[in-house]
Amino acid sequence: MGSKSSTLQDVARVAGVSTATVSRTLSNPDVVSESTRIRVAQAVKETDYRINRAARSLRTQRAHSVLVLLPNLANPFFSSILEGISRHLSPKGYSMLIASTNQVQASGERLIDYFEDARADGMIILDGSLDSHLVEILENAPQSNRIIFACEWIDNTSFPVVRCENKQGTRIAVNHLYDLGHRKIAHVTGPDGNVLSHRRKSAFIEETSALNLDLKPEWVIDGDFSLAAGCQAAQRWIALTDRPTAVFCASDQLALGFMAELSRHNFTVPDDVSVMGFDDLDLAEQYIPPLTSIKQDRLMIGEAAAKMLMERIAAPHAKHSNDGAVIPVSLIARASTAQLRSAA
Amino acid sequence: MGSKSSTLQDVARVAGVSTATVSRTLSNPDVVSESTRIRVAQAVKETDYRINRAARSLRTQRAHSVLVLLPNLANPFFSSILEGISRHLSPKGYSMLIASTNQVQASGERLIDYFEDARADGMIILDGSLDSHLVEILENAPQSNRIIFACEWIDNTSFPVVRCENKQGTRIAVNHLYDLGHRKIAHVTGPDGNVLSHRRKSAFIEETSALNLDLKPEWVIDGDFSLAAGCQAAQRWIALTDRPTAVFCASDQLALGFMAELSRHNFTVPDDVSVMGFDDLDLAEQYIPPLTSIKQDRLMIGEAAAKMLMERIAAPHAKHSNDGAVIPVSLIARASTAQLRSAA
DNA sequence: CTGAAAGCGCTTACAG
DNA sequence: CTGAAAGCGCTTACAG
Repeated sequence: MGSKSSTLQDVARVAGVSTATVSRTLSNPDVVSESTRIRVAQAVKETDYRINRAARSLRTQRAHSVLVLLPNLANPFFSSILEGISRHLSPKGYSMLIASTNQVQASGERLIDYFEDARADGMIILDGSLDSHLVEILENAPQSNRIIFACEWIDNTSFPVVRCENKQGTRIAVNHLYDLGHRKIAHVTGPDGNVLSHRRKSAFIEETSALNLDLKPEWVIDGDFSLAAGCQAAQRWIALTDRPTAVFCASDQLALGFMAELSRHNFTVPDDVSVMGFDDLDLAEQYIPPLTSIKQDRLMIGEAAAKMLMERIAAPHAKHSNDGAVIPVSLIARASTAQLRSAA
Repeated sequence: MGSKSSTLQDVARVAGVSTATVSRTLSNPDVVSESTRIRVAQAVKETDYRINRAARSLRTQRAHSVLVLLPNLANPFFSSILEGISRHLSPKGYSMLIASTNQVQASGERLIDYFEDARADGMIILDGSLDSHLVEILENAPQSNRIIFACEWIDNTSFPVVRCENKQGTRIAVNHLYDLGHRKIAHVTGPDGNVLSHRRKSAFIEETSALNLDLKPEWVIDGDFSLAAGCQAAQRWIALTDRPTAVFCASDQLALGFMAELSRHNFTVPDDVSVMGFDDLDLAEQYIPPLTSIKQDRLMIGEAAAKMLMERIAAPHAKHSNDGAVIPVSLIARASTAQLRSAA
């Protein structure tokens, strides 16, 4: 059993060179002679050498891994984003560490410790509701330029953020419903205090106003992105005396919950009301009726975030713009929205 | 700007003891005197000391992290399992590394390298379709006793596995439909070659046979756990001349796709056919109609897997049973299944 | 182009 | 109960 892995020493011995030379050959082949390169390659193969990452990390002060912080691991919204991140990281030899805000807090860990104890070289944060005290610590950390936000973000901070076109998506949504003849449009919001909720809600108000639509206060229904909140919002809609003919939900989960609850009360979508969401989850297409939604390319958001972070890790002292990136959205029109029937 | 973190040396200096003593105090407080303990604690606080994990890893040959391998990051099925794993790992100071089989292969990485380059102390593998060559390498690795499977597994290997009661779940499902009066029951399977597919399918055949039900070959429809396969299966069902009155799908995604496609063809669930799934995804409850399913407690599967792995990491040379654990399932009856109407 | 040597920050026998 | 010292496996100025 070759139970213990071989080390640089072993390779050096087999190749008949110093460990320094082996190290150089591996990390910077151009700098050594061709004959050395060949002998080292041969010795590496012979000894089945794998670099010890702990040793390299200790020496270079680089962990070669990145922390991705999710608000909640159990939310399927994030899975494609992780896929996108991993797609960019993995070929570069970087590992992806995952944690959730819940978990971090429950275990008494500190986020900044991921930097301080040399576990991670950078962070991609997908939680825009981080405790402000925590955010302050991150902002003042020496590693603050290796933190970026994706999807969500924190207002009044200088972290770059990769996000989708929230305003534009909302505008497209409202106009889609408008073009179908709807003049009374409701909005179910995300959680209070969330940046996405806020963006989408204010864009909704702007756009309905620009279109000269009536907007009663009770047509803006508080939600929180979840299925359950969608159900509650449907109850609110049902209770209205003057019911909007269309509803734009700030997330697909909201919209699905909304439709499910309507169905339980024998309302039909889109006959009684057109419903649309935001995100275009896989399931939107398979729901009954299929849900009209604003598609966010979550894979692309993940990839863009990883790419931006890697650039910052590679050149920590370069001046980087803090603009981040904005990923386009698109309308996916399906059967949950339809032409307004002429009034009964 | 205390830009560079403090080290054990710093703590030792402040506390007026040796680094050895600081190290001992931190890892094994009982072994030092109380006065030392107090002085060190004070010095740690004063210097805001965090252990450098790379250094510890190099010295102890422990990475203090665990790799979780998913077949595919974008599948929402896994998110709760990750939550469960993290819940157990995080308080113990272990980090969770995530990779997907796709990604690992695409980047030319080798799975075993996670051990060999000291990135991970153990693995939780959620992919029962790993390449057999890869599996062989893992089996023969010196670290093979720190690998466990969860949910899925590989037949004829000795890795322990944490899984749900697949047979029992299937039995419950078939009996639920039987009790509702159904005598012609179809099954949509998971992917060919998958252990779960196989377990559920053979249990389905056994149980229908035990109940003396007729089972035509075309009533067992090949699928692959996905929404899309569910749609195709529905087309197959529609094309049957003698249609089963109930369908047990090997996953919720299959069942949702199945129902969606039926709806497009103007069939109604459960009036025209009762449909049930396996998994009890969050969405099952919100679908229209709400989906009857066999609930797997994925949080618990994750926690159990993490617990089992940590025991093995803590005592690598102890004799561990390779039995794994079986997590109970339960029937969640909802509106997608109903009493068989007396024949038309 | 290459090697000798120092050192990254810990832990752990060993000795007292 | 505590300290001096070695060493985990790398990388990187420095010197040649």
